[in-house]
Amino acid sequence: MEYFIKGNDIILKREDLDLRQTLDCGQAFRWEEIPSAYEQTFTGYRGKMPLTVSQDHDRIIFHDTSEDDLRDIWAGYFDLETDYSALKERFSEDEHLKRAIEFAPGIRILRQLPEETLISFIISQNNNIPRIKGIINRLCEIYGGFPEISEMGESDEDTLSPLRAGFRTKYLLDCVQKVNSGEVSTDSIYDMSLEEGSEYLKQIKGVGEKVAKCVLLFGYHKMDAYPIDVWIKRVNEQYYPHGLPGCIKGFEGAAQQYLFYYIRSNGV
DNA sequence: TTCCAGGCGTATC
DNA sequence: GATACGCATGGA
Repeated sequence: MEYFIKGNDIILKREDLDLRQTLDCGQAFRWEEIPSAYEQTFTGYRGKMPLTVSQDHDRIIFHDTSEDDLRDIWAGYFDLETDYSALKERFSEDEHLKRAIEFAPGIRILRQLPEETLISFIISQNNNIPRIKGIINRLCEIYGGFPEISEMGESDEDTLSPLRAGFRTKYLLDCVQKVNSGEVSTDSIYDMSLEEGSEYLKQIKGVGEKVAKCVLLFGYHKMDAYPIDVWIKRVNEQYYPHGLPGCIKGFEGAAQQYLFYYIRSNGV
């Protein structure tokens, strides 16, 4: 990976990455765009690790970050080693995907922390994105950053009541209990197939097919996961009544995210 | 006031 | 296995 250092910034050139499209397309909930002298600047977290990152054209600027953290943490997080150009070329065989990719060519699938993704998408069910962000922000205020599930062992209805998460609180508590008891091992899922991982995660109350697929895609980078929410359900009905196009095979999750962002922005 | 939001658990057939 | 319904909360 080529980059150069200027003061406290590490700068790299990267096509196929648009911060706004990637960080604000509904896969992550803890990034906020802030005013700056750059075209875009976002501040956010991976777990408890903060980052401020900017973009001007194809220049990505990591602020106040060490080279070690860039290589060990953020390059993976932003999936910088994956060739999205090749992926998009394949996807463009399909007219609907071609249009979605032209609309937002800078979406990438982040590699988020599995437990952060699991908690976040349990909260996401039957909920809207601004409110999901609010609940997660309040969770992070309680724990001084996004908690490891092991840190939540003492939590109960009362300690989580400030979240105002509604009926999802009991699902969070079941998740905490099962992970901390070892009944669910989040590490073991890396080695599972899509269907194995999905069935395994669905042991947790509040984790159904859709949430499981989101966790597998955004937390474990299982790119063949294709989470079907209310929006993608409309996509399938309108665009793909006879099945998904063959050109997305193996990377259904990335295709899903281009389609999700497009349809939410433009309608079916 | 009613409807909806990156769904899921439960009951019922 | 399919379908209907309730669910906490808050914004439109």
